[in-house]
Amino acid sequence: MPKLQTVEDDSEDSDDFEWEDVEVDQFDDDTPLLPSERKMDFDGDSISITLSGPIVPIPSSKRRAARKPMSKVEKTRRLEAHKAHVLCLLYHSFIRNSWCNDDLLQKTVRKGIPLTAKLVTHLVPDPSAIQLQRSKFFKESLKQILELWRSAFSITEYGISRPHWRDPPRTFGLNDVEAFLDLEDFRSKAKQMSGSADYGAQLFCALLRGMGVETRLVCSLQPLPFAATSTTPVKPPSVITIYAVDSDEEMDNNGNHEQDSPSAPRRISRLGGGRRGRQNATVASSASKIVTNRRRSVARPRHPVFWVEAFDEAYQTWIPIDPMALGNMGKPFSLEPAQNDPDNTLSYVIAFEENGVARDVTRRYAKTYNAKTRKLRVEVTERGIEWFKKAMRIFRRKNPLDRDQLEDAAFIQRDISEGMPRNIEDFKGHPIYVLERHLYRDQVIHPKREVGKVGQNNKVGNSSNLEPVYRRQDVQTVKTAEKWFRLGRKLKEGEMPLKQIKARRGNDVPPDDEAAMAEPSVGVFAQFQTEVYVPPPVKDGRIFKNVFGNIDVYVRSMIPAGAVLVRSQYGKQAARLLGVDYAEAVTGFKFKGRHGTAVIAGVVVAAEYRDAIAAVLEGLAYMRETELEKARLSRVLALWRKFVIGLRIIERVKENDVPSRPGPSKPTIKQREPPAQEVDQGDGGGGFIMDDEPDHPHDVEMAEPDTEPEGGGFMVNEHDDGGGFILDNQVEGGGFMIGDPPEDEGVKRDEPPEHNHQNIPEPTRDTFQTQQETRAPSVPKSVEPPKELSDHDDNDSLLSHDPNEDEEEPDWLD
DNA sequence: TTGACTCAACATCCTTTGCTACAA
DNA sequence: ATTGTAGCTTTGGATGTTGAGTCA
Repeated sequence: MPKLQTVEDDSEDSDDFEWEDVEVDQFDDDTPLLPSERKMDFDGDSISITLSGPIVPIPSSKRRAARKPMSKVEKTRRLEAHKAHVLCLLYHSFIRNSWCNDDLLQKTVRKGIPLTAKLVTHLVPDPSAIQLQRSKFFKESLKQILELWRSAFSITEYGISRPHWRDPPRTFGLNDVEAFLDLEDFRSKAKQMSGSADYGAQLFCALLRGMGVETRLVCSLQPLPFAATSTTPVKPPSVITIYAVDSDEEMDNNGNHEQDSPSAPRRISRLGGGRRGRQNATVASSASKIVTNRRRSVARPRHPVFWVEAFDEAYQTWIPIDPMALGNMGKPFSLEPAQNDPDNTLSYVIAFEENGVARDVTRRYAKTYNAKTRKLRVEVTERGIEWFKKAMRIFRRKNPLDRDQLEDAAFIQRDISEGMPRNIEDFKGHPIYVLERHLYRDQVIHPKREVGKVGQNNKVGNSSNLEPVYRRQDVQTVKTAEKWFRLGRKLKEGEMPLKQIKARRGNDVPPDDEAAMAEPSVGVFAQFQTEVYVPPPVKDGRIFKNVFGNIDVYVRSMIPAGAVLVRSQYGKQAARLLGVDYAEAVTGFKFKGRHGTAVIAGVVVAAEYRDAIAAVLEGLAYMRETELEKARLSRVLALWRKFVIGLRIIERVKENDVPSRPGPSKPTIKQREPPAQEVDQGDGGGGFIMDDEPDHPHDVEMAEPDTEPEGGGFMVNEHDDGGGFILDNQVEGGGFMIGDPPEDEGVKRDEPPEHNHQNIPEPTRDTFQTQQETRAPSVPKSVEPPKELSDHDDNDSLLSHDPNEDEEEPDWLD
């Protein structure tokens, strides 16, 4: 390494140290170190080491400088932003969808289109006509309305477009993006028959609904991506497509627009080069600012964000109609933009029905949903499936209709017909197919059923390069026998490991050890090779113990038959008192220092002693309480004693007081804090014997019960700030602990807060647990990996997860 | 132009039943 | 002399991910 880093060893914040910020480029990377620079100096407190060795050509640092992977914090931030954005967009679409139901709006829109009577009647055909006929009329009418719509509505505003991280600052502000304040605003602008492409699609939806067609408003959500941005720099979107024309001109060109391929504007701008585009952009902005009566025109988007689906009642199918971008009908795949399209991406397509019910219809539009689209959605993130389900729950239909089931079946059909990915990269994380090379260490394909082959760039010609493809469902997660035991399972008899993996041993093996040289490996097994571990049952009240003299209770099923787990730190004491056999229950491990240490959650005893143990625990708790009370009492008495002695001393001092000399004023109970030093130095205080607690002399001298009619001064009430005895809680042995709850006094908290379950003094309903416990058995018969076990949390917010489940305390103990 | 491959730099996971010194 | 417990230390290597560069 040619670079030098000088880092102060600040052990306090070393974790937070921003290594990226260390300035290391003090040397030109291309300049090798001179021999004179390569040395080691020891000078006083500082050691400076300069690297030595042969001067080798230093690789360019460009690679390193350019590389900057996302940090975990950034990843989390992006995922949160993505989720928040998805929710906002869902709500946005929901609102727009509900606006489309407005009668007034529907009438307004209808006035803007020259509809013929025939069109209207054909759109909602006579139900008595034959199926084919009805469907044909319906589609033809839709097509004509679509044509009419495209010539009537002009695009003059920007709608929603794909956002990017690290976007250059937008060249236009919020005022340049279409926005509606409310339904009234939305309604009133409908008369103009112009606006963004999004608005156009929404009005088109309103038009169809107004004509009695069951219509969904479909939105392709454009959220901020959560994945790392692609390395190709993204051009500022849309800027080069802005141009200014008269609205008349726009009308003249309308016909051309219709026939133009949707990519025409982009193609022109590309051919024209950036300069021309930018000039146009300038014209656009200045024109829209200065000439207010001129309407700016915005190029037709290449792909829509909003479109509609009309329900073909005859065939019970939804027909996609894109009224604004492509102007086509029934061609769902055409609506998906290219993966690298900077203006639009297809990741979540949500269809809203008139009644607000929404369904995720992405599969209809995504050509490669499983291979590519899925990777853009939260579903690929941890617990993302649940999150999205939850986000969509409020739009769900209570009782699914037949047509919903038909649609679902069509989506499943789509999954099947999508087929295998055509490149190796897309197999990574594919939900249906898998390649052996992408397996993790703890995964194995079993049985090995090959379902196809894939080659580099899908070149089937060279058979030597072909790689077998397997089904994801045949991928088994494998674990060592020890790991399975931690999940309460043991190997079935005679099972052979499916795979040998390198053992991950601790670093305590000496490097020169012979055994360490030979690569240690360990056999791993799949779940089907294991069965639930049944611990030896209680026999004559005795508990079977392991080699460590305790019992492993990692899951509930590991509590032996006829036994109970007593979850109390005093369980051991109780069992000893009763003289019954017990075993300490190890429920997990804690990593403190270098070693993992067993976590003891209580004891396991025979079930027949349950009541006895409970009674003893209760008795112990009572005894502890009594002891505490006793301790408190003796402390109080000691304090009183001190107090009385103090009073006597004061009495004596007063008797010997010389009247001519001004002594210290009498302290009263109302003078809360007479400065200790002053009292000490008071020269009239002869005979005042200092307490053995020099830090708090005032606890003796401050009160004079004579001034209080009841002779009080011991204000036990913790809310009473005026009390005479205000002692620091930190005073050791100082006595009157007002702030502390009495039951905590004297109880030594020998466990950190996360283990406070061990401090529960009283036996509760949950103190006793048995294998047969019917209440919420969190360990199913077939034990899943813990990941799945914890997939139960439905109550957390849509925007934040429960960040840290306590690993040391198993779920089932809660 | 696309995708496979390699390399490098991180980030994360895995570990899984002490030991010692000292105070009470 | 015995017993109980606070404090120690936090590794470090393997695996997995990501981005850039190269090449076919």
